[in-house]
Amino acid sequence: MITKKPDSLIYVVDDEFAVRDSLSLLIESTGQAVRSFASAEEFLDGYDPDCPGCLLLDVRMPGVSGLELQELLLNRGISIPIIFISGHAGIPDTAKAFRAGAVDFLEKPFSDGLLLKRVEEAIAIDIANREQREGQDKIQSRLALLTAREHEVMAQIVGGHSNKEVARVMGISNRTVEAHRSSIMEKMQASNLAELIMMVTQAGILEAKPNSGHYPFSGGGG
Amino acid sequence: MITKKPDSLIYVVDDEFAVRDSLSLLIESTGQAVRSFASAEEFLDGYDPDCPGCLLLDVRMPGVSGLELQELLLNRGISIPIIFISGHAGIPDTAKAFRAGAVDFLEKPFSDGLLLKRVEEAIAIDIANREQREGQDKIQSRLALLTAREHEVMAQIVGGHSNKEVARVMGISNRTVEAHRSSIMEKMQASNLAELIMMVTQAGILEAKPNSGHYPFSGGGG
DNA sequence: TAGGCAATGCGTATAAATACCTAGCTTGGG
DNA sequence: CCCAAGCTAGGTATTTATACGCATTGCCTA
Repeated sequence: MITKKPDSLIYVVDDEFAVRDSLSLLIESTGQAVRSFASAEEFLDGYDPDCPGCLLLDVRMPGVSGLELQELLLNRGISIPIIFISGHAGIPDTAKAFRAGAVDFLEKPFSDGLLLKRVEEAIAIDIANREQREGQDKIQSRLALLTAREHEVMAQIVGGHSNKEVARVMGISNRTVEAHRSSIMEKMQASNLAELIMMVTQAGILEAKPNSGHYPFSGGGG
Repeated sequence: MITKKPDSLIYVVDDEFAVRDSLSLLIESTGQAVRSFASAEEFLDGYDPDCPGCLLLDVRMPGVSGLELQELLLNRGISIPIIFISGHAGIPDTAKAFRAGAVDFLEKPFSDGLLLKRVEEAIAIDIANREQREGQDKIQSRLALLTAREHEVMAQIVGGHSNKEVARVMGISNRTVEAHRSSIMEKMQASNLAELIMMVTQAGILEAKPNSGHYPFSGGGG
């Protein structure tokens, strides 16, 4: 094909054309693909959930503000890393953005180098998050194949109980537990107890911490 | 005893007496214990690592600033949740604070209710972090009991390999592997393969993400 | 130098898991 | 009404894991 799909996409959302234009030029100079939008609605329409990327988002915009878009994305389960950009924002907005998971908050004017560094960082975060979610989704789809009874048995097994114990607790025969266990291992595509436990643990983290999203950082570095 | 030890401690660090005083009074009115310090150095001296709590920290102070203290605490591995308080701070400082793991950043004047809410939140975070670290420390101390050979064997076992496979890969006898396995289970105080795997997984997370620290949040809520 | 510990190995025995097979019962859908 | 699917259970055989005890070698330390 002629127009090849980029491996990552930077979205720029700002109501001012001049800002979109200069940001686009800056980022495109590094060879990365950019898509610009003048409003939150346009972005939601043009967002490609299948491509890793990050979002450069203006805080103040007519209509849906940047912070409102952030909340909207959270509610929709869209977890693209957001770098806020603002000319004159206050501490409360900044704090709110960060507490809602923003990767960074840059005040204009900022250095080109800093922005590009943050963009790179954000994309790396998104890629890592996507990989993690991909693995979790695969496990979830396997878990969906299990029957209710198999779920019960699996919980016991992962909890460290032997077939005999499971049989006693559930009030069924040893053979029945073995049969369930066998189909569990097959459906989960686990060749070991170890693998099964790893899968359940990974999927369990998904359920326990739905929004840990970003932040594989250690320190400030800014 | 007469002076009972509080279950949590709020540290207030600000160079202005008036600020320390009003914050202390506000927090003490909820029945929580407070310790005030006029400088970063004083705080470092009076900090009790064994008691859960949080830190209300002024950004600008003569000598070591709030942000510098935050970095200092990070470097020393002290992970007390920090709520920054500032009269006139900029976005860059706010962003830096959050990126370094701050729980919140409040601009004066702020409502008493908001502060108290954040303090409660921060303490909950610290307690959760401490519980997690406690568990990990316990596992680490057990791992330290293992010999080098036992570590190798454990890695294989947790990786899902049977004793026979481990024996073949390591070039030793089946019986030797069994002996190692037995002492591993004993030293790790695991009664199951499942428990052993859980422990190693938990400890492994510790090594992989040393600074995920705070942030069990979902959204802004402020 | 003696004792302790780690690593290695063997024997024996029991317990548990796995891999095959078959089969009755129930429930929901074509 | 029958078939598919799920839950149940038994038989048999093999493979693994566990739990005892015992012995040798090498290294480090009291």
